[in-house]
Amino acid sequence: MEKMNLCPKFETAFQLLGKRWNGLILRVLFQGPVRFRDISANIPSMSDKMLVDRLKELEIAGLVQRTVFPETPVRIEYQLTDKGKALEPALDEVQAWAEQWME
Amino acid sequence: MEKMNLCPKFETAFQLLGKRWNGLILRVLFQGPVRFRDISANIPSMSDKMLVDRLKELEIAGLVQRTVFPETPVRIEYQLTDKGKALEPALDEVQAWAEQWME
DNA sequence: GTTTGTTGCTTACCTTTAGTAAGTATATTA
DNA sequence: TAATATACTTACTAAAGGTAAGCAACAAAC
Repeated sequence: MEKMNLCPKFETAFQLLGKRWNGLILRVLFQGPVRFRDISANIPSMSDKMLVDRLKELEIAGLVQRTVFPETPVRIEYQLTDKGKALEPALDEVQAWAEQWME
Repeated sequence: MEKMNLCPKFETAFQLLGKRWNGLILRVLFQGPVRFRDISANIPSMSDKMLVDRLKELEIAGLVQRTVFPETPVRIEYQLTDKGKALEPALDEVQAWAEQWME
């Protein structure tokens, strides 16, 4: 078989996107800036702890920006960066595949 | 925030695609029928055990077909089903994103 | 006729990650 | 005073991932 050149970018990307919950979290974020409870309400099977962990990872990876509004109670908004927004076509393709082929 | 309808197909799809190694394995399978060692040689950081586990899952999910040729030593070929092949546009989009935005 | 090689796995073991349930700090409302 | 809300933490257990070795079936080499 022909030896293909390994693509570390693709591998890294898939380890990020492929990590459980990240696809679903990103899909919620495509709606625009949202708050912690908005995300968790849309993904009821995910625990708060997982959401905290994933949002931190996505922020470090540069896909998500976190903004604090020092009101009471505190309001925190999560929104996609340009890098995060650029993922929309890819996730749309996954969704199209899921609708056609799953079940 | 507007309540979005949960999409279990999308969730299931992403739990499958998002699971570690699956994206990379599928990318190798897009080349055509391949053998166990072809895949493992292309993904050197993955252990045999993980590859066995993932190929079984992908077969059960209907994305991969396994064919045994009873030669000596035995030859086993893995290839994508139509459902598996239909994923190519989605993975291409992920790859395009990775090349533009990673690092 | 015992060793070596090849293939596609298993098995045992240990570590890392995921998941569950409860709790925290801050402040407003009843 | 107690309840409510937000966005997390913490402690714990279960599940998944990762490592290294071994296995069964032959064939060919020595």
